[in-house]
Amino acid sequence: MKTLSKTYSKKEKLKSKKLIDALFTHGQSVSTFPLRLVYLPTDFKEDIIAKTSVSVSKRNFKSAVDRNRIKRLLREAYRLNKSVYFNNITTQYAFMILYIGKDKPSFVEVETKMNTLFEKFLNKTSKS
RNA sequence: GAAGUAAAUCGCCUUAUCGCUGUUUCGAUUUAUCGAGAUGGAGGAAAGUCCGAACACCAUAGUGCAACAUAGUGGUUAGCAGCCACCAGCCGAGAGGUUAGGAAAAGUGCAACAGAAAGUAUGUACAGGUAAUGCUGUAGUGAAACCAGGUAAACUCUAUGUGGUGCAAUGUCAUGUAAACUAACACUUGAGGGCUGCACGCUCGAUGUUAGAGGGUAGACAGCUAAAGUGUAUUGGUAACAAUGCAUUCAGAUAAAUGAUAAGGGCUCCUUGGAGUACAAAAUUCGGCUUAUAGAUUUACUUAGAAA
Repeated sequence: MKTLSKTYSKKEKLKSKKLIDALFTHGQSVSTFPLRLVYLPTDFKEDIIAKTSVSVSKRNFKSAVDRNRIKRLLREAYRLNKSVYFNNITTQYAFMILYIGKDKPSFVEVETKMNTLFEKFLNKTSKS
């Protein structure tokens, strides 16, 4: 298996509305405040491990600028660290990362939380 | 210089590493993907969605009523409720600011305080007059007292204008099994639907046969960015603006790109190190308006009082 690069291109984004609906109705979740990960094992035609999307509630952040900023931080933290998370995984997954906090975070906070979040996820999936 | 008035402009920068997205060139092959290079990638308000248009569809947009909008005069424009000039009212010492600035002799309504009373009222004092009576005058209140006036961001009247729905419009393609849709023919003369809030009017229309064809998949492509473009100069015009010449191509994403991190530098404030660096992110496209904005710059003009 080739090592994953630090890219996050169109293919790796979760886009289909159908899939997102399925994710929220059938998916399971783990959370580490202020993050929550919803996941569902899925089959893709493309040769990738995961399709991922991020979301920030409009209720907690009224300004579009703030929402954009947080989404970019989430994406960046995911992009830089996903090669670590997916080294030993063979199943394909759909992911949705939600930001459920109410304060604007810094990048370091997001990154450490993201790491603990995916550790939790790996523990949970390997047990079952 | 200080205080102010008006107009205009800018609204953080650089480097490194790792990324996102459009276009294009080259090279691979699995023929729609990958790799490499080049190059473009948020705003002055992109915002609110308040006006005006372009564009698309619905009867090429019908008639009447209702409803809504506008309101000094002239100009400007594709158009506007915008903008410019002038006049008038009001505010300011001034530079200037500001105004829903048509009509009160068509009618209805409303009116603080004062006052007996703002109209189906006539009190008090004095005077006059009568058979008798607010019958008449004066005083008093008030902006206004059977004589009218004020108010139309009150109804109303006048003049002018307005069809509806919005790019999730709309068109094409792929997939392709219906009772939904389309066309033709036949039969029903009318339940119901569409066109605007209502009425008229127009139109489709229950069933059967044949043919086409599809619900869903918020699939793909077009619409989608070269335009009432932008910059600049000259000419005309008090100005808004117009004409002409030259130069230039400047985001097109779609659960939605335009970034993240690190280092350094600007600028502002307190003091030797910190803090702050606003408001706010395209979503079919333009022209306006309104609102939010840390801070910085330029130009023109004014200065009564106070201080020097």
